[in-house]
Amino acid sequence: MPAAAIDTRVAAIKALAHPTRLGIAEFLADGPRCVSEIHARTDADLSTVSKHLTLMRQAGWLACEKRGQQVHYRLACDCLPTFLRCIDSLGCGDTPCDC
Amino acid sequence: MPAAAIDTRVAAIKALAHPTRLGIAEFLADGPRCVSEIHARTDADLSTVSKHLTLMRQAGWLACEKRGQQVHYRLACDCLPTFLRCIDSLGCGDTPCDC
DNA sequence: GCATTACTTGGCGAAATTGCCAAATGATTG
DNA sequence: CAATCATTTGGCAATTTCGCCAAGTAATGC
Repeated sequence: MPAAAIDTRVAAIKALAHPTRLGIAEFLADGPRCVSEIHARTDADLSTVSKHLTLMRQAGWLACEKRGQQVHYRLACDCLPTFLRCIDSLGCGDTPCDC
Repeated sequence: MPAAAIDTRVAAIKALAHPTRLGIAEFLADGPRCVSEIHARTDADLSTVSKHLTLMRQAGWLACEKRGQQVHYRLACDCLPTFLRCIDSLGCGDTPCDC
């Protein structure tokens, strides 16, 4: 497996590995939203949210569409909710060697 | 959704968001291996590999079992290969707003 | 054109992650 | 019990990520 392919995978995973970004992903699972609506759901600065959205789009998780002065983002991959459910089913792993 | 549950999810995702750790996950998809065998597959220090393994176990991705002086790690969740295939199918997202 | 709304980009300090070395632990053998 | 093998832990510098502020761009209305 070439290193570049691994880096692409890692970039995609890193793009989810943040509470705000994960919250955005969940919010967008209900349907497309514009940046202001997404921002209203977070406790971060608007510019921070914009950067999170750019990162997630570049990783391939989100697609966006400009309508007038608004930019509407939506989930570009429907496997994400499935994956999150899988994650929730993981055991704790607190105790070594007897899970 | 409680903040603690989100942090658990983020921790699980972060535990995959590293080239060495992702490589370990793929290696272990073929079956359980002890730390030395895993180490031989990476270009990192043994202590570094050990820390990666601990992190992945705590996140719930790996389980381990001690046999003599060796510790055998294995994948604890079979949804991981499915998720990685999903990631590989993501588009690039390089161009904004016309994906 | 000028003002306003919607969003993005630049920059920089703060916080988190990473990785090597050295030291410690734990099991096995002589 | 001393020596060795397999693995983990502590510590710390280097790198990366994060998030706010300020400034910039782009579309709409007056």
